[in-house]
Amino acid sequence: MMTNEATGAMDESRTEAGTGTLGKAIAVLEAVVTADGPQRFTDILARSGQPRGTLHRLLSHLVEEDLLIQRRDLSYEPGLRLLTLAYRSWSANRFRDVAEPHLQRLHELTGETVHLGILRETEIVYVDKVESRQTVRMSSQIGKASPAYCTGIGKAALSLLGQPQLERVLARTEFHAFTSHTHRSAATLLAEIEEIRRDGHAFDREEHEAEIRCVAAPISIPGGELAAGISVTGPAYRVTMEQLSAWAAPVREVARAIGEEAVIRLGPGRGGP
Amino acid sequence: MMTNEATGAMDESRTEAGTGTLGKAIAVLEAVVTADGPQRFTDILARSGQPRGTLHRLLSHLVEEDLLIQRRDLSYEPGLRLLTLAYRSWSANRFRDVAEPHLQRLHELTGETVHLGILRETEIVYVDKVESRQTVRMSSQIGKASPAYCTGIGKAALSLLGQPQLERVLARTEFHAFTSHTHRSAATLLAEIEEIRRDGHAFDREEHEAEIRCVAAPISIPGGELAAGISVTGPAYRVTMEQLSAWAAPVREVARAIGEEAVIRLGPGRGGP
DNA sequence: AATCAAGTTCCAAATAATGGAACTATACGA
DNA sequence: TCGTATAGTTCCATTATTTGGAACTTGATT
Repeated sequence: MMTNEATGAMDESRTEAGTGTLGKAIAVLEAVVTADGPQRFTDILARSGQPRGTLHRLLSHLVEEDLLIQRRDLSYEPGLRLLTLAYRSWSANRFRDVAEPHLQRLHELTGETVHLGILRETEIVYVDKVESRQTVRMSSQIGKASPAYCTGIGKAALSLLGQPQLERVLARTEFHAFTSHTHRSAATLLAEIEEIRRDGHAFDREEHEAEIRCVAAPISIPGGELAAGISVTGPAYRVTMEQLSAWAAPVREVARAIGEEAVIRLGPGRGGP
Repeated sequence: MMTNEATGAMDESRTEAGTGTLGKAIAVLEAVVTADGPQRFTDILARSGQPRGTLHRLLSHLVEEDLLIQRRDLSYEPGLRLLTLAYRSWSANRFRDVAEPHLQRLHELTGETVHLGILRETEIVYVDKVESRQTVRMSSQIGKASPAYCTGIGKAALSLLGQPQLERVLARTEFHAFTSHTHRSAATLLAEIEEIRRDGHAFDREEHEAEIRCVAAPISIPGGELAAGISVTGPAYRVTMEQLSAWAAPVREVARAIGEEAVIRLGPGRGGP
């Protein structure tokens, strides 16, 4: 018989080894943080692929920094330092700060959930959210990453990229069929991105989650060369495609307003090359 | 004349240099994350106290890991990786998961804001929060750290520590007088902690913020040797000390229930020495 | 008591970090 | 326009840390 959770963890995707000393440490940290329960030394050994001696030292350092906690039964869990660091970086995020009242405004107009997300590699990271009734909890999605190719904000953000950069991202994208509407290859996605560039807005037609639709518009963040976007999301039974189409114009308008205010308040950074 | 923000940053508290390679990297990360705006190389140089060459390399590594972003104008900002890591560690936090329905229950009983916090060194880190009307935003406090000596949960958690451990924490505490009710030295605090140990609950009598009171009770987290607590908080005009005293019993009861369920569901870890 | 698995420690070789100083690029002022 | 100050970057010999296989300790199980 094997250990309680070891059997299930055997074939899980290994966290790819980061380069450099810091990279390795963060990779190990991520391996522990992305696992669902406390991880024993052997679990992490399998997930991280590091040699025993090396891993042991890395873990001690992470514990020393309170990025991990070691329990009395020797298993490792995320420490509190991560939460504190994230709190500070989130609450001091100037772009989010600029966007917030606009998101509020859009929520009041539509009555549905409004998201703000930033593109990071092939994923969209949700940075803020406004909704009326907190179904689960308000913050439950902040920091969450979803694939870009099957979400409204993701596709909107992708539409901001130059063609070579876009193709590089799509080459690294794995097209997982979440629903029957999910894009299955780069070909159809590229065609849709053409449309998004023309229209200035993107739809998620139940591509990531069944019964969930949204309309989104892109925003480029000045100074950081970042691609972002906002969306209005709702359940399919309540939000028809006609409704979403009607919201497209205000969503574009709010996105434009955020972008404009961001340029003024955050500065465009030094110009191009 | 000096740089825009350099003058103000000169006398700011320097992030104390972490030990080891990872420690230094995280210390630099923290220096950037705790600053309020984008930090230029020279700003970080002053804040971190690292030599130029070393700092430059550390920053490149942090940018490589997407823990920091470098803007086009060369200044540094927190990257998205931190938020994603924190999201995962928060949403997978089993203790929070156990506590959540209990917090909800306590909120329904009192109608006021309920907090869950964990002691970390001399500070309380807020890990969860339940409130009805999101005045600012629900998640705005998650990950926030406040001094233990002047908050309800903080004092409750301190009361769980053994005397030598407690004295070590207090020795490192700086007693800042936030209001006229704030403890000014370890002496009065120690006396109050005696009472808290006896009563099983703690009050914050406008010690951290004026016009804000709370009643709290301690919980010890099994397996991790952590001290935690919950509290019910409200504005002084609405929540009298009599009201708080009346809530003390239910707060203790909910804390007990969380602790009990945590032992069952999370396991006590291997026993003491 | 013997066996096995999990976790920890050890240490010489390989690698990365260190940090002062020289260098380059950009902004500023005359 | 040309110097001059300031900010940011690169260099490299020295020093410290990391590396990782293997031996060792611990503690549970039979």
